[in-house]
Amino acid sequence: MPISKVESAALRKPKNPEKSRADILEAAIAEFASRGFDGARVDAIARQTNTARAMIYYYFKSKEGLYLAVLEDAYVRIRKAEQSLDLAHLSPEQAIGELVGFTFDYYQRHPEFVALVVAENQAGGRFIRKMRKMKRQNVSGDGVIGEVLGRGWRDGSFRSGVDEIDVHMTIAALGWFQIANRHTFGHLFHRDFAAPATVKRHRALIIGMVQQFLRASATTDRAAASVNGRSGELAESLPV
Amino acid sequence: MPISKVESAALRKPKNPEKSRADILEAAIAEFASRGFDGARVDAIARQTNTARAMIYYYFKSKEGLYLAVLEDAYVRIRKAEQSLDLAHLSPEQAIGELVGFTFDYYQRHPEFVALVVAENQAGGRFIRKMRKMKRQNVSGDGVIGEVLGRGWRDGSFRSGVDEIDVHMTIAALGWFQIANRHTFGHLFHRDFAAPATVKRHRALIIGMVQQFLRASATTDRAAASVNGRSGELAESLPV
Amino acid sequence: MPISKVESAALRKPKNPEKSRADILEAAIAEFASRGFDGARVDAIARQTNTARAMIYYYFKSKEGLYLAVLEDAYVRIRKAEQSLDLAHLSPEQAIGELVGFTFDYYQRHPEFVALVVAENQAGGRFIRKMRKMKRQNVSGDGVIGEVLGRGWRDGSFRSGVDEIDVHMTIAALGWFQIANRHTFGHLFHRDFAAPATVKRHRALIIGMVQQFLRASATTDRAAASVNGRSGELAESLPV
Amino acid sequence: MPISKVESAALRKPKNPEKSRADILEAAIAEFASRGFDGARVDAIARQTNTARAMIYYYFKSKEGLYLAVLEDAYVRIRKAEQSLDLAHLSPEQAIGELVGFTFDYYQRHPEFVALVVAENQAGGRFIRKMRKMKRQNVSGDGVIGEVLGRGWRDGSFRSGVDEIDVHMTIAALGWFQIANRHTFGHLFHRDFAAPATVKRHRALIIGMVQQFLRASATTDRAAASVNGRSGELAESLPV
DNA sequence: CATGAATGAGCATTCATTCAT
DNA sequence: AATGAATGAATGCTCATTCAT
Repeated sequence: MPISKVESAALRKPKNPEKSRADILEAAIAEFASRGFDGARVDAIARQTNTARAMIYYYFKSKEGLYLAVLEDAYVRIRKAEQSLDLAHLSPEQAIGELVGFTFDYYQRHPEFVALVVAENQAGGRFIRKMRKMKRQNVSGDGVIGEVLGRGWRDGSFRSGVDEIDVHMTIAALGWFQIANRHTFGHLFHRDFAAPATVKRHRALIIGMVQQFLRASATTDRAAASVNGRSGELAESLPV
Repeated sequence: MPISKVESAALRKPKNPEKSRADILEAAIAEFASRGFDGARVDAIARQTNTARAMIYYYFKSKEGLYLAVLEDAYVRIRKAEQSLDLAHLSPEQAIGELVGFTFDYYQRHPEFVALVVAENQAGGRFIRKMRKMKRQNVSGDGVIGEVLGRGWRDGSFRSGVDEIDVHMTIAALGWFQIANRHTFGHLFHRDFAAPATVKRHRALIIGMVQQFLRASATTDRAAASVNGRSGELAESLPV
Repeated sequence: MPISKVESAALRKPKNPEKSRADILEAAIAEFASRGFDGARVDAIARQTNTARAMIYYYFKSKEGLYLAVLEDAYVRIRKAEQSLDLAHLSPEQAIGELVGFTFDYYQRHPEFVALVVAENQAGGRFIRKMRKMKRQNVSGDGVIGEVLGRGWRDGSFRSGVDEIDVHMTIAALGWFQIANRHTFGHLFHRDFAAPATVKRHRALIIGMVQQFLRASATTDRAAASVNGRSGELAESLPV
Repeated sequence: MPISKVESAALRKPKNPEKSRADILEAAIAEFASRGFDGARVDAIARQTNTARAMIYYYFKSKEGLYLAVLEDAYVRIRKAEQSLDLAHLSPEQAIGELVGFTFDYYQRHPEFVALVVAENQAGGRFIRKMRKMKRQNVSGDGVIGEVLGRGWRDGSFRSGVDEIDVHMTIAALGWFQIANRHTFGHLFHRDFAAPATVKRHRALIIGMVQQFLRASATTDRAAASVNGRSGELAESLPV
């Protein structure tokens, strides 16, 4: 009876598997980001996707499997974004400014990335350790920061004696805090970290702070014509 | 046999309410810090305290009540610690260095404080909002940072045009990241953030960064010793 | 071996949602009837059904949800039973006797209905108030009692001046007591209310009592065959 | 040190034991009546009495012990009330009317008695069976009903062939229902059983019903000048 | 007498996961 | 590929009861 078969087929979801998987992943990002691993509910993800809970297990094997996919995806996305950065045509100081700005902007526009990394750290990093492949890709010597710092050292515009990864950390730290701690800090100091004026001021503050720190000391200083504004979407990012 | 009698009495039911409460609180700090609110298990806390689960409800009404007590206690402790700071006899630049160092050290020595604040932010700050009393105490006008900045502005050693709370945020951010994100960042960059040499280097780096940023540039700012106080916006130093 | 396969399949997971739901409901009726809402144990119901406790929540959301389904079902059942009554071919006096007898019998055969209603009253009726739909269905103008009384009034066989719902209450009350209070009353007066002879005697007693009460007195009422209907106040017969 | 001793004595509750016990009992009556045995909370009783929970165990040994005391007390009270009835000077019909009225009134004024008996029946009467003494006192041959019926039979005003305890049951049943089932019945039929007009009508209805039933049949009937009103507090009661 | 502290068993409910279809 | 039904192991919390003072 082809008719009844068609009917039952029509009653079921006509989705294609790729979309199903992607839908689940998207819902899972939001859920894990806003609730952490423990707080996240598999059922909540299923409900948002309008599929049965079992599908999650079908595609991702377990809650942990799903979480891992989410985490990996988060890092892949930021890596992709940073690849669009083109700093070669900028002076070292301009380039570092661009980099700080990009990092700041990425965290601002992707608080779910921040939240996921926070969650992973709260979990003691026990999941990220299971994602071997990622390691090398992030600490690659072809790091943009290293390249920029190298240029600055060579042309004498940057101070020496600082570690590349330390600088990286510094840039991440300064952009991170306002997102990660917005609720407590905002509450204690009556600040709305999402207010456009505040965001803009912080962006400039942070960029200036890093630039000034890297700038070669006063005596050796050259006319530091730093244009830091450009307020674009470009610059490298700093996976955390 | 008086000794055995004392022993058995001591082993059986200490009946020491203050100690019981304090024990539970201490165990709860560890549990909530390492697992967050959702991940924390009331039973785990009880087991560590060697008391019945019911005692937790006797003293704290609910898991949330306990969490609130823990959170409040965490802020009280850091507030107390900062009160031991004596910066009056130091130059503004020295004082700000001391402050940054203290903040850095506190986070290093009290990762549970960092973890608790992280957990609270992950919870969207929904608990801290229930602790009204704290607000004002943290944003007291007698903020240490404000005092130091004021001195620096007045004697011309600090640049003007920066917001007190923004500086506060900067100091916190730079000390925070290494603790809060040690697992992911450490894993991605193969860094052990707990290594004494690394800690020492970071400490110096951060202190220098803030000092250099605040330092008035030789040519311009030194003369412009102005009163920068957009009053009413002063803030204390450490809590996040 | 197809047989063993069928057997094991049948023994393991019947996967019969309707039966599962019905089983739970049936077990719940017994549990709530014999122990009341507070005394009833969700676990006891699950154990009797040979399913996991979670199934109860799957089908009924909560203990309260299950209780509500039980209560509603109890009223539905008695309503159905009374619909099988055919009083049209009987004289008013015979009809009222039939009605009293039916009520009496129903309580006798369904002590769980009595127990459930007792439980609900002990709960202050806080659950039944959540079942809006039922109200109107029970107080329908097509109440059997109203119809019989009307006939009796019209042909002068029944006394006037009595309220339909009051009569209803009287009938219910007389059948109710022996079931509802059998333990205390039976104990205090050394009576076994379940003894067939006693049941039979009570049945006759109650029927006679109501009939005699409604009977128009020889001298007065017989002539006053009036339409007594304070319309809008009619009521069905049994539910309590 | 007498002073400190006096002080500590002053800090403690200066209550006398009898009052403490009585207070607990009173609070327990309300608690058990409104919530049943399972639903009642020992803590709720303690809180209402402003004493420690332990006192309840000191005076009554256990929750069950307290419940038993409450139940026994309830029966003692109604027994006392019924002893104030003086029916000797009334005609049998008047006397029976008085009796029915008293029973009705007692239930109306002491819904907690009704509730307690309901609770006990819900518990399957498992507690009342532990109170041996009571039995005989309630089924005493000196029952008031028996005496009134006897007089009515002897003077020909009452029908014969009815059992004393059955009549007793009937009277109780008719007064009981409105209290015991007020929530469900009231809800289903939109009746407020507490409305003064309704209570008054029911009282008269019930009295009339019992009187008419007992009245010797029309042929043997004498001028039944029944004054049933008197609406007092007198007449025997019917423990349930 | 009286109290506050302490306990252990139990209870309603949730949740990640699996199975049959 | 997809679903609804089913499960078992927690989980936060309550409550009657006891103990030390």
